[in-house]
Amino acid sequence: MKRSRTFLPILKETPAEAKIVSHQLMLRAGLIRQTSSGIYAWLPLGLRVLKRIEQIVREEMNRAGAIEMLMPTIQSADLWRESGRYDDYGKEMLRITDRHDRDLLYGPTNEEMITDIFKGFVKSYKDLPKNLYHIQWKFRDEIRPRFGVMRGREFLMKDAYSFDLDEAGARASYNRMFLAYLNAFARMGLKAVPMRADTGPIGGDLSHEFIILAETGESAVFCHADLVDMPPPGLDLDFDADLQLLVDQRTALYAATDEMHDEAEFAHIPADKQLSARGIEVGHIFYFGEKYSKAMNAAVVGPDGAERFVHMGSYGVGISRLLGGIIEASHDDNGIIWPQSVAPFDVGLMGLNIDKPGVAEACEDLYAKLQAAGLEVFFDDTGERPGSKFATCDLIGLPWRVVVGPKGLDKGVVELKCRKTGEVEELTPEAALKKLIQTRATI
RNA sequence: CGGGAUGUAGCGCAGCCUGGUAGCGCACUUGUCUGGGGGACAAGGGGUCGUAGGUUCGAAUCCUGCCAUCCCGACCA
Repeated sequence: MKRSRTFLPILKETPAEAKIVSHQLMLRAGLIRQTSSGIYAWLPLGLRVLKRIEQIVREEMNRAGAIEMLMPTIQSADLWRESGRYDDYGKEMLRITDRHDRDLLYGPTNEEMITDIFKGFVKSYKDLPKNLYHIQWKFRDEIRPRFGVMRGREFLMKDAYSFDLDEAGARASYNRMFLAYLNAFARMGLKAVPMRADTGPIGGDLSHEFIILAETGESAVFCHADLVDMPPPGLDLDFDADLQLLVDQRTALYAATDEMHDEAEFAHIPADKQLSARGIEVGHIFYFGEKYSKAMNAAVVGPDGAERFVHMGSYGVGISRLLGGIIEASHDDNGIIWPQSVAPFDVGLMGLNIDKPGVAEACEDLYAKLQAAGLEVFFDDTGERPGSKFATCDLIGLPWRVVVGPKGLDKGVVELKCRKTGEVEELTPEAALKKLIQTRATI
């Protein structure tokens, strides 16, 4: 993508309303634009990142055996009256009336709808287990939206719903999601710690929040320090195997959010391993048994011919929130530092003194070759001064930067800089191309 | 919803107290010089001062209502 052709509204100054660094950088780097309190337009650069995060989550869901579908944002109030949540959910739910005066709502979550769809088709234990998910916009009319996309009212969420014949099956489904989440977050360069969590209004008796540690996190969290650096299960995990042991390894050590915190238990951790910090919740998984299947009569016939309610779980990932979370975890004074797996572009290419002989040609040549190799390239082909181009490239956080200038060209080299380490190398254009192709292959 | 604050050009702000031609920096346009870390100079363009009333000869400025946005708290992917 050439900068001259895209839409990248960079801000030099920090908008006054943004208080935390991720929000400030998202506005400054032209990722989002607020349109109402807690509601954002996704600008081209932000959308690219959103799509990449979404795709990682999608791939890890699919790998774990979940099936993608898409449910609407608008739901009928009747469904929610069936589960009893229409009155329970309170003002957080945005209620709408259509032209026939029918009560509708903008979905804050989809348990009712998926249960309704499921029960219409699945009647036998032979069709179980099933895990259905979608990635769709949600609306929750938060009392106080804040921190940009971290607590917006409209947000993109992946929500998965599992259906099993019994509790043992449901726990196996739960375990698959538990481990798939760890893989997904790791692919985004995040260290997410699963923590025992309150089940909240959804109900049930088994729940974990996935927390990334950040000073600006909304909740206080307490855990054993070893959990932070525990490696993810890995993409070669066999999701058909019994995963209980792997889950147990990751739940044996103490980890809890403040509402579940037990000071006495925490005190048993060796003092040098007691980690008390703040965290951002990026995922939340629940097992809630028959809560919805009973209320909405979602039953299947078992092998013995007897009908029984299915056991369900739900599994959410805040896709749009993850942008904020990743930036909180990965930035410096100059701007965002995207992990390459979610970066809007793999590499920023710029020509200095672009009207000097050979510079524009060398840029175009490299631009074409990088793209032909499958890399996403942000080519700053504008007449901006060098300092301005450098600052922009740092701000938007592209993992690699290639600088083509007349001085280097005289020596037959271009400059390759790593955003994260700051390391600079002078390479021939061919060698730079080769190295960049390698980095793309390893993510 | 309780407490606190703010609305003046795309962004950041001054002006308001003490009413009298709406200003500064960045950004934008044009030109010249520049050209490896957010350039310099010159000349320009852009604002019903959130909104509706009120007071006044006269309101960005004083008063009242409303709206919007933000901060602290309780709630949440």
